[in-house]
Amino acid sequence: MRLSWRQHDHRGTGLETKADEAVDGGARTGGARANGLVDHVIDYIYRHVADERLRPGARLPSETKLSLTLGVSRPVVREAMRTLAATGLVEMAVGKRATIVPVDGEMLSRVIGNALLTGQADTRNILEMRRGIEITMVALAAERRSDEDAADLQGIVREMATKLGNAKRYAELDLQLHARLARATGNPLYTLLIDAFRQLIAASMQEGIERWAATPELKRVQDLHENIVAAVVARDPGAAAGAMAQHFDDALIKILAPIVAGDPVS
Amino acid sequence: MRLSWRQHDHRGTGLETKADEAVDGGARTGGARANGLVDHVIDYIYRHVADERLRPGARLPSETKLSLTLGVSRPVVREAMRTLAATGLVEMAVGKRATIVPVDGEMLSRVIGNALLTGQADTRNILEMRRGIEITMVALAAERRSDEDAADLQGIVREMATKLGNAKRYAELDLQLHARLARATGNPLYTLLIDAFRQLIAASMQEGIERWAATPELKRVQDLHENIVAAVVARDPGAAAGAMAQHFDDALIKILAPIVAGDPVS
DNA sequence: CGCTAAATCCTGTATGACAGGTTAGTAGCG
DNA sequence: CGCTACTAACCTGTCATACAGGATTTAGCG
Repeated sequence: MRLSWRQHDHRGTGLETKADEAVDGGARTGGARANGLVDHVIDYIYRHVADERLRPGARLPSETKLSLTLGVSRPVVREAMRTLAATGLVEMAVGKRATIVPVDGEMLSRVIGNALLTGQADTRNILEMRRGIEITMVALAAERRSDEDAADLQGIVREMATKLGNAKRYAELDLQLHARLARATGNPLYTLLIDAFRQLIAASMQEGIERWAATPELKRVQDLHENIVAAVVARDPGAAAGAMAQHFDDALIKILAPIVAGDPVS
Repeated sequence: MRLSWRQHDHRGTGLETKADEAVDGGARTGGARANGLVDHVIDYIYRHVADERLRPGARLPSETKLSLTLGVSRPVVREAMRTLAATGLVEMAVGKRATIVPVDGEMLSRVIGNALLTGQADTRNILEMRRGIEITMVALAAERRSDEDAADLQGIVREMATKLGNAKRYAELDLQLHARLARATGNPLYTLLIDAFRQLIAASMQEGIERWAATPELKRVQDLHENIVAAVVARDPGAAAGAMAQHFDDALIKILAPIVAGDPVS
């Protein structure tokens, strides 16, 4: 068996039995082999979260307690915790025990960001995928929007109409509009993805956005926004998808293309 | 400034200057504040990867060297490394230095898996999103497929036709078909997403898949597969999207629904 | 010049310690 | 008796050192 280290293990407390058992029975939230002790701890925590039905806000056992329970050193527990924090399951803070957190787009954007960073994808790929996802999303939103969704969306476009002169604020509202559409689908994963894209875009073309929101043709952009919301309110998925496609092709692709052209990695 | 620990720092080597500077100037692949030393190390590595244009296969400096360069302890470097490994940037292996790896769907599936695990999303959400993405994807594939793509796809469905009696093999080929379609889009992010979904599905409904592939109506499933490929070969995005939609509605949703119905968290 | 064996490098893990933030319990005050 | 302020216990962030054992490189031998 692989984990023959734990060499100078100074306490033969019998906890190893529990530990070894867990290594084999260890099925992560799916299937997982546990090579090192760290993976072992990760599996244990996953099971703990599943068994106890932990939800955002719930706190994990302290690092010391975990290390005692599992018979591993605290650094090992910490590495496991870091891994879980990196995938967005928990949040670490000094003095406080690790806490389960609501999912957000950050981790997703980090993963995709890695692909960018190492030249395995580029900004065009992201834009293209975002286009497809938002079109699908808005069609879903149109099918399922509640009255509250409709009211909020209309509120946002209405405010946008009054902010045509304020590029920064307009860009903010644009983000809000897309996020609200994601929420209207009733599928939290869309919110997750949209948020991830938002962070990616923000990271790689900050000024591009502002320049876009300062375009003289902003009136047409606003018209498209209004079309999108109108279609969603009318529960017309086809029209909503069409309007969103137009929005992307007309505004985003055209305006952002010059920035992409240069292909600068970072 | 936040990082006032480094309290009993026994070596005043002047490296802190470099370190402190990096904390502020530290823009991760986007924007990042560095609260703890670990984040600091992460930022440094991100910059290193970007500056050196590292690609999959390239090796990072050893942990010891990094700890010396940055004036932090090795555990801190290791925690940073774990974080990067968890987001899929590098791979750690015993005896070998951390290596940049090609992106794959695992990290993405882990993040989404966390949402499942903590009750922030369910299987239906995943299925729904997958449906939308695959439909968009197949339309793109139809627009852009190369002759090689076409040949490969046809090869796969042809083999599928001969494996209607072998559920396990048929399910494998199905996976392969979807992955090949993703590749035909020319957008690596689709490959990433499809792979992530594959792992999620595999994790949460292993037997469901096999049961599906053993359905007596497999002939109709095969017909739909052939329709999809035919449409892609014919470069007909609309038909391809339609066929994929039918594929999902007919086969997946219907067959997988019973499994989802129970709403068991884990 | 090629192959094997030893030296070196590097990761996985453990131990123990301490600074400083958090939390909860307790005691004192109104 | 209830509320507030203080203290003690708990917990995370980080450091230094040490050693087992896999990987790689080097050197020596055939």
